[in-house]
Amino acid sequence: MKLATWNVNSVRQRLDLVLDWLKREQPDVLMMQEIKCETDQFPKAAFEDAGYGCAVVGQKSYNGVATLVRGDFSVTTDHLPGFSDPAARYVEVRTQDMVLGNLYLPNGNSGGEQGYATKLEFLNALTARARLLLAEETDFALAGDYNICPAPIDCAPGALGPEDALVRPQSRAAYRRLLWLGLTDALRALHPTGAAYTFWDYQARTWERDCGLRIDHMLLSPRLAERLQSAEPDRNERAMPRPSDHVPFIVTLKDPAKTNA
DNA sequence: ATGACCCCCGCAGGGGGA
Repeated sequence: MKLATWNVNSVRQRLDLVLDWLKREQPDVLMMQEIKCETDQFPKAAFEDAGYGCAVVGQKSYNGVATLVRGDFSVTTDHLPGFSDPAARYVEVRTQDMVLGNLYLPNGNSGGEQGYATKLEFLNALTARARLLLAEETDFALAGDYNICPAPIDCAPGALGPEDALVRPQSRAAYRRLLWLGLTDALRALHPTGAAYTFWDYQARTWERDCGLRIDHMLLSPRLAERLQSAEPDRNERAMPRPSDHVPFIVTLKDPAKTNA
């Protein structure tokens, strides 16, 4: 099974790029963030023609998430329970006996201290969601743009200042609290060391200098983690004409193990 | 140099992003 997450930075600007990528990569699921359109403006027909069903939570101008799924699925929630902000930042589906949460965390650098507090509130609600799914023994993945560099290796030297909301100790501690529940960071499970950036700012030629960040992540519940086969950012997409500033992050899982009881 | 990129709305330039 092939799962991907991609902050596309406007699905309407990136439609042809995403369709080409889907045709080439053939994922079973693509979780997109920052679609930047209202739900009824989402180019649903184009994705359906490509063989995908769509779970869309949009809003005007900003934010917005959409999950593309091949085959049967249902939407389990169109918002993150326990997070009161109305921004379109979470959609969750059930497919192939697993729950897939698609999330776009607040950046936390705008809106002053309240803006940063909202980021931590989202992380608290996400942690509660993970705890609930673990208690139910549901297999699940939580994927998307976390807007957190979990460790120093995930931020290129000089890319961000020490006070930036993406690297602040409280942001990193909140990310670790998710892991401590028993979740697995798919990228680091297979690539414990080294840079694995998923984002390069449009400004200051950061792509040419490989001055990037790892901020797009997929966390796996225990049984899914046992099936983990590969986890790779698709750097090719950053070199395309008119790219998103984020690249797709692709995770493949082995088929569920046959019962050997 | 109040620079520099890109997208949004909507028609000028301000907000947001990371």
